[in-house]
Amino acid sequence: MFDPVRGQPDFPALEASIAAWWREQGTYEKSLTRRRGSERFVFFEGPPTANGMPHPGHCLTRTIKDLYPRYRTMRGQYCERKAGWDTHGLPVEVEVCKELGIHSKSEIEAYGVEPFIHKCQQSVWRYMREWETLTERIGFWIDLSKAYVTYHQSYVESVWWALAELFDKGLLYQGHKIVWWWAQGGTALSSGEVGQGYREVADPSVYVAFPLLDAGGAPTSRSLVAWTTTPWTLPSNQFAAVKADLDYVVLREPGSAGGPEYVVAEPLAASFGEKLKKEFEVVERLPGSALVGRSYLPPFDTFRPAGPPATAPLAAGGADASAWRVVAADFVTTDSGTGIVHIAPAFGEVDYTVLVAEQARFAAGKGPALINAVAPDGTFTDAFGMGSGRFVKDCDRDITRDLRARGLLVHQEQYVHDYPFCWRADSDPLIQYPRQSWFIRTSRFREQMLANNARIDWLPEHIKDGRFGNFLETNVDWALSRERYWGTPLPIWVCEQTGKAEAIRSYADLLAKPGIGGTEVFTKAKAVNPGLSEDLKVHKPYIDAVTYDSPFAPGARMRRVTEVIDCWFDSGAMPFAQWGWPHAGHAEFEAQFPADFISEAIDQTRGWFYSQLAISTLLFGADAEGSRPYPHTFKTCIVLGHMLGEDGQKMSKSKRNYREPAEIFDKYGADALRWFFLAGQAPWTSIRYSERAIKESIPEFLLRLWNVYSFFVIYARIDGFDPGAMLEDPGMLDHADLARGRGWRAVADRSELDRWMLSELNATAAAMTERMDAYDHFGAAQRLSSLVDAVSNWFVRRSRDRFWAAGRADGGVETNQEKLDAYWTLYETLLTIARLAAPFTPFTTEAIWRNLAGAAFGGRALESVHLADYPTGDAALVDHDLVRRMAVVRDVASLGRAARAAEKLRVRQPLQKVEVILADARPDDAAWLEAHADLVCDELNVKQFEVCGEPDRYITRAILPDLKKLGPKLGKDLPKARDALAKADAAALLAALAAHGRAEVPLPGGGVATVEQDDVIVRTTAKPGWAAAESPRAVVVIAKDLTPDLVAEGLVREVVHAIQTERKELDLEFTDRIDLVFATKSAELREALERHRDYVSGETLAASIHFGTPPAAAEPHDIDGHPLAIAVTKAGPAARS
RNA sequence: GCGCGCGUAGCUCAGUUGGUUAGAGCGCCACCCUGAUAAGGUGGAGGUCCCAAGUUCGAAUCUUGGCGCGCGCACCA
Repeated sequence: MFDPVRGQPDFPALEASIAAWWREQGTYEKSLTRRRGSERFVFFEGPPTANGMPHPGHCLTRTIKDLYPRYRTMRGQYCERKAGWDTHGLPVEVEVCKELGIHSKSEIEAYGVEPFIHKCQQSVWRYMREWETLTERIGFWIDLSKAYVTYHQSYVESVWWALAELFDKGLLYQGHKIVWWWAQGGTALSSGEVGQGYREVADPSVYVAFPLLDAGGAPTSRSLVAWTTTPWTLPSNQFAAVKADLDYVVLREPGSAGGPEYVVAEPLAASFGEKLKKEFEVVERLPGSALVGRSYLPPFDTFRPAGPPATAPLAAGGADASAWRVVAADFVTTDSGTGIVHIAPAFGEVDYTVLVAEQARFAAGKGPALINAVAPDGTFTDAFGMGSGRFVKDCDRDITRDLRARGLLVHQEQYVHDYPFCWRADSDPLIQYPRQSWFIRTSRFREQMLANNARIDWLPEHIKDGRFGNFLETNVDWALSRERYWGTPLPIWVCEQTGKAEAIRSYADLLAKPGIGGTEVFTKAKAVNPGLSEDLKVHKPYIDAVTYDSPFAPGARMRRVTEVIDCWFDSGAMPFAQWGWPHAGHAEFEAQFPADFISEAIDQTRGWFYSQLAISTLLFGADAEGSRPYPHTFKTCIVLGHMLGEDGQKMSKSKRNYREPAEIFDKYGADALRWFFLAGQAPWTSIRYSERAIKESIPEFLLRLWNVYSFFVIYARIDGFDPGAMLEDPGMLDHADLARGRGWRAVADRSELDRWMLSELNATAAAMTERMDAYDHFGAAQRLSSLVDAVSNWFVRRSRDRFWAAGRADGGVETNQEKLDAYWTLYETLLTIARLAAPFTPFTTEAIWRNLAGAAFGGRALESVHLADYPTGDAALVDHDLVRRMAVVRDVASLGRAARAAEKLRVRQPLQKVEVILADARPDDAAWLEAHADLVCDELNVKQFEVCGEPDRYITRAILPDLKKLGPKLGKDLPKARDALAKADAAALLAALAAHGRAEVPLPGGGVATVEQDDVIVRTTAKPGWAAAESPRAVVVIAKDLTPDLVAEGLVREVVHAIQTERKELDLEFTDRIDLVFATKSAELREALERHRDYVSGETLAASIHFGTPPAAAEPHDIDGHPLAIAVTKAGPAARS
């Protein structure tokens, strides 16, 4: 027998008990065991970092990540879910630095790399418990016990293998490049990291004069004007660039002959004058090519000796000034500035290319060396005395002040633009800086990455060619190395003598090297501190101590380079590194690659989505030995929108514009949150996280489902409907299994309502399966929601009489078969809905299942809904005609109510008749509808219902073209045809169509259009004067005239209503009988009550009804203008009707 | 600057290949039910589909150009 159900569920408490039960039962493991050997559904967990608190956005990803594996498991696939944690990198180091109150690398070195690394390793797990709690609380089924961890030795060794492969193929190289440099942190960042740190700032924007030199090397009064937003790069100026085929002008203030002259690009001359608020006259006009080769005086003499420009020999013979000379460059534009570009090769990528090109012009070794007045820590070196030892950006003001004092500052303003800051230390601006760095040659694989991408199923689709495709198109080599401490060490050992390098694939490979030494450093540390994790032996500083004999030079040693790698490479290697592949886990890797499904938020386009695709394409792509077919590493990816706070702004802790997930769980429960995410909006829209919206998602689905379930259990217990006693072997509790139940009748034998319910149920299951297979959970959720609405607001509502009828529902001698049918139908419906909804709201559905299947069968049935098969719908049980007709009935009922409301005739007032005119019904629908008159009468409280025989009394018909059909046929004649149809005699036309299936309509401008029956739509409109309501499907007309009999009945129903209210106020049990005393001065009301005495006593369980003088306490009422005093008192013993 | 997405009722959002009366939930107003009851149901009001031009017989939907919001990219010197 079913357990009793609380009418008011406490979802959070319920969920806690379900979660505990899953844990005790090992339900997740059972769901896997059950599917072992089946086709796999491969899911990859993008590793979150556990050293930050989880927030609502993580709840969304975890919900989506849970939904599809659950669904696929129920569909019969085997879906392992291995958790993972991202543990390396800057986020961890920065967190530890904050804790230690330090910032710079020198401070870390002073603290000691070894203890620093220990701190990092501990810090990784700082919020572990919060993450585990969240994961379980939201019902994300994933195996945390076997989680992969990026700092574990086996993981690091897999990454080493990947890097060694790339190194051996020449795809991992060391380059001298201009990189985005985090000076305070002393490391370069990848473009992905840089991109995360852009912020709008106002920088100084300065226009600086570079005086041109005359032939003798002396400054003239004519100056180039260069523009920069980074004044601190001026001391390192090396060239000025112009566009050769662009026109330049020399400007001078009128009447100031001999005064300063400025050279700017002609198209920018006007805006230049406006900025300076000065009128200039053009002294001379010359092409950029005429400027090329001229020498100028740099703004600072940091690196320039006094006197004429120094020259150096050119490769092609002759000599040229080696620096501070005008060069031609194509990248010069007239978008902004002056058309003359200040070139500081140390601090810009294009600037650097200018230097490289110049160096090539000069004789070998004689070309210009890189000028750089800035140290790696971001401070000026002693070469630039004014700023020596100070952070360069802090010197901008002093530099401009100095330029102004020397008359070189032509103009200054503020320039607002986006500038990158360190993504973890957001007050540190990044600078471009020349640096030796390790790169992966990804740009060479652009086409292959695009080919791989083309095969991926992206949701939403536009990601493929939009954001992600664009990102791949503009691919640059991956700046891999980090001059930091806590990360996967770059497994490259270099010969101290020859500089030749080799890559190491595993720790065992390393130990096998000849003359290995230094491993004792870790052993000793471990002896001192036995708790030291073995995994740290592949980390700094221990790994740095390991050296071996060089194969390149006798007697020399091989030492590891100092760098660690970008932690995004770690996560991108996860598809194989999670198994320790290729050193271990062959079977697992082969079975679990590539992923069928992954999902993360949109910020991962250049994070995890990219790192997986890049690594995989390089290692396993078309060019690779043993290449694998695209797509890999994932086939389908749902890209989630970013979550916004309550105010529609970005979520931010400081603004407190969102509720902590824990609060939501405690107040509303995880299923409420999940339903809000899954059914609220398409997953890729940016979701507004709103407590109110979460709360409101409960009644719409969870509570409605629960109420039906609770209704079912209450009456099943009363009527003895106990499937456990009626069905020996529950099987899967499918339709076919239930058919073995005692008293079960074939659907064809059941009432129409039952057949309708099962039709809707099976049609919905089929539609949901189709949606879910297409990864459209939003569409599926909408179907599910309207199914639950159909059960609650039509099936249960229309079946109440059967549930409350006399007789039992246990299949025994006292059984009322109609009632039993209703129970079997609702039981099957609820069981099926529980399964359909299980992936969406796993807790509530489990609670329902455990009672309907679990308690009912005392353990003989499947213990968990998540072990069941997902219902895919049985087409044989779907009666499409019935579904359509029932929709018409519901429409008619709704129109009837609308017509009543318009006439202010409340439903309690019985009416004589309602008539319906169907707009475009199939012929037999009308007959069907008339056969269901009692249903309509009941819903609308009328005596009589019919499909109108003479519709012309009530309505006019208009014939409209079916534009979708006639449009293509008639084209430009369509408006004429529409006019013609509007003017035509509708009745005659309809008759012609009915008779011949087609009709000819003369067009206004001449000509004739042939119209077939299917080309037109008939619209019916109620004529004025009738109480009617219309929809596209039907017009409903109600008889608004009231006879005295009807009025009397209406009065009586008002009285019954008053009595029922009174019963409720007296807190009577619904089986309590009452005694009634009425007193009224209205003869009409008294007569009505007398006449309908039986009805009153039946409805209110009145044992006696008297007229007379009621006790003083009797409630006075006004019944439609008739005074009435009613006394209600409790009568004899209870008895259910 | 370039690119991507979004802009529909007071609020949060749907709207399937262009088609006749643009939908839902919440809120609001009115009503119903009182044997799922601190629930439930029905009806109603409420919309220049951001603006403009274009394509088309027909545009919320397609094109172009604006405006606003969000995000991404980076040769912003």
